[in-house]
Amino acid sequence: MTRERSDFIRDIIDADLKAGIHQKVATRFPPEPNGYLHIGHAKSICLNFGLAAEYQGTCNLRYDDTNPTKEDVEYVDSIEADVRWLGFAPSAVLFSADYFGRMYAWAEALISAGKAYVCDLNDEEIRAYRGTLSEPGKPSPWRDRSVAENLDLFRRMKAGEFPDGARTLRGKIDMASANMKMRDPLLYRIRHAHHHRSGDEWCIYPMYDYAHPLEDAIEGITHSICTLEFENNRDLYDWVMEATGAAAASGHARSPRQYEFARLALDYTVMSKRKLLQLVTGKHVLGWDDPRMPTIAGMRRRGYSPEAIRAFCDLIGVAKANSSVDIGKLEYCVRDDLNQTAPRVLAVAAPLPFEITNWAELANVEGIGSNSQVVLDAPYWPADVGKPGSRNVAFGATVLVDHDDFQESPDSDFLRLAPGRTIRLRYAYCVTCDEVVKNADGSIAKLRGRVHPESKAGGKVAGGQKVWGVIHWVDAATSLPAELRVYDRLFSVAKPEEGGGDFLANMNPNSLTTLRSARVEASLATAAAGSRWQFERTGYFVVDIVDSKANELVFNRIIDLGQRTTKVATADAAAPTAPTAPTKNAKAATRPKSKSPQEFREEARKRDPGLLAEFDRIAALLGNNTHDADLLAGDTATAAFFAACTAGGAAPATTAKWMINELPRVLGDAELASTPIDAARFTALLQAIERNELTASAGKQVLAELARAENQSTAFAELAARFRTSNDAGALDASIAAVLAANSDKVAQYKAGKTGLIGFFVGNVMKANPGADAGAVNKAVASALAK
RNA sequence: UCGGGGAUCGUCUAAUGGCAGGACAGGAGUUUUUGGUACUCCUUAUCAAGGUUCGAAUCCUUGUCCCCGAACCA
Repeated sequence: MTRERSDFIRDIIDADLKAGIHQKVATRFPPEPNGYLHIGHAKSICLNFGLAAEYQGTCNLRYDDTNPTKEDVEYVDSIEADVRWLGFAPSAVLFSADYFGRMYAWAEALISAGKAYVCDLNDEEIRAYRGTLSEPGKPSPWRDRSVAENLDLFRRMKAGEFPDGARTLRGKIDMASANMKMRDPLLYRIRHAHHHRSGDEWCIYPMYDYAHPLEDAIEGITHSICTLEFENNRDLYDWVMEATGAAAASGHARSPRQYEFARLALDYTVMSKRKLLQLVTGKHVLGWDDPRMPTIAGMRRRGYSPEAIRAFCDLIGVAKANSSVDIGKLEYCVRDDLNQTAPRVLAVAAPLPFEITNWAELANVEGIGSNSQVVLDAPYWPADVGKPGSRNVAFGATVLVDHDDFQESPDSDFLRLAPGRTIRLRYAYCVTCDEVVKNADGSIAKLRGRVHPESKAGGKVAGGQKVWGVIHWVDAATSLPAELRVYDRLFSVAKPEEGGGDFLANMNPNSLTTLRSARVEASLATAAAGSRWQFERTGYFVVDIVDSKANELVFNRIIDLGQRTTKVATADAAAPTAPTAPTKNAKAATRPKSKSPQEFREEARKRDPGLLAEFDRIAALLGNNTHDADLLAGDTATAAFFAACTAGGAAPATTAKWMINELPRVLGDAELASTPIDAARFTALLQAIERNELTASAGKQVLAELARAENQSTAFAELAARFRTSNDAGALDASIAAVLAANSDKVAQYKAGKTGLIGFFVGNVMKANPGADAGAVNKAVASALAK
């Protein structure tokens, strides 16, 4: 499959598919219906549904509604609407609540298997028994109840005999686990509450950590993708999967696996549901769909298209590093989309009348009455977009231009209207400003000037005078009044949540500007709610889907055109995005310091005199290299392995080097004992290297082969023969020549100075000659290239 | 008894020991009846120090910094 994107999730799926672990991909998007979806959810939606589409798999929309006290049907409805609006069709729309029966049955099975128990501790006691990050917990006094008693109690919990909080069902795992999530986690709690879907059928509800893996298992999810903060929950996810056998019981050959990616953070906004809710309930915004909100509903009303949002999600990628995306990337995607999809029309935000003094002359030329307007044909699209379509615009004796397009004493970089200047009115005529009429207070009331009839539709001005530019306008008589709502960022700082203060204090007081005296061209009278337009030179606007009416037009500004208007403005934009001082996380500061691996090894030797003696012996053997000795004598298995290799005849220095640098690489997270590599084969490898039968790079490849379980039976000698050092200079030269010939473009680049390419050539030669000495190849390639 | 993750241009993200690539932002220019678009060119990065290797962003060691975890939330 060819695809333009690559990320670690897709890599995992590719590998799973290739290895035959899965034949199909099944994902899910599992929101809790306790709020509106936001752009962060869009990232997850695009990932999960996008994966399903790319791999011809499925993606369910599943409501993770296991907590009746926080959830609501209003949210359920909005979530599905938002997902569909974004352009995705769920393979199925499902509810965790519908699985409560099966989850309950598995809980009873867990109890019967001695893997879960009913605990009578209250919440405070549970917390106390759980221990802390650096101290183990202690077992609940109720941990060893009999299966019969647990079953009885659990059934009575379900039957409603106990009040909220009286008892819980807990997994019997390990109160001393380093992972707090595994210290006998709560599986069920009592909640006498009405559930938006299951009503009053249940008074015990499963916890996320118990419910989620079961939901995935029931639905046959293959890749359960969530955000980074659930990394600690993965062990528990796997425990539930294993302990219940839910996947197999649901008819699925493989258990789902959980993978975590970094959630989206965006500059100049907040993304937590709690804070978003706070904005809504505190009336800091007009609602969940306020166009300034980062919610899907807000962006929809703002005029962002689903395509733009999906493009943004593609643009930012998927990775495991916490990051905060520049809001400019979203704005880029929105503009990029709108440029191709929004027809151009004329609108004036702050009208300034321009009276045409020679209107009679124009009327005569155009052959119309002095009280009517010239009708001009204006294309909806610029030539570079190249789409068909146009509309009529009227041009009368008075036109309205934008206040911003006139300066009485123009700045040096101001390219628009000023007294005495001639300018083109878009799609119409050139006009010259002859007179500025002022109000009593000195403000500008209107402009007066001449139109140049011969300049219609691109014609030159007869006098040959300079035309300063092109500005937008509307006809005074036929244009329509409209309200323009201009939005800016909701927060005035890039990271409103940082700094420890109240994030609300960072709100931008000017995030909404309402322009009530705007005028738009008459053709917009019939513009559909939600339709998007470019008001030329002003920005992109959408007809508000809530407030706009036929004779009371309301437009939301989607985004400006991104014009770098003046030098001053650019300097402003480039100005310090306030180097945000790395704020100290109070929580992190209270975290206890953990031991380094080095300290662990040292302590191991303190406990074990035998290991300490080994350390001294190895250090002496390596010429008092205590650094290496520390690594080799940090645990008994490693020390024994080293001892066995050297006793078997391998040189201590070589053994140390390979054990320290190369062995961990092929081992990965696995323990030495659990791999097919034993001391005998490793020793044989080291000796072959010492005898120059294997080069260093060949040795590494042999080691990698050795580490693969399926090669357990492969004789070392066979591998060694495959990679044996060869000194066939003739073959090598031919191989080098072939590589250079096949990459003549790179050879040219190399000769032009891109010397880093040497590695590319050597790598290719090495692939063809596994036994060659890379050092020699390097020299040979260099000299071949020098010719 | 602390454990689990992470760190690559200003920003986001590629490069599974072999060319540090792309996009956004920024700069310069060309085109343009939008100070838009398009096109061309340019600037800019592997957290630090050691080690292994012919060759390290990638493997090893030590350190630094950041995030997550002790809800009957998800």
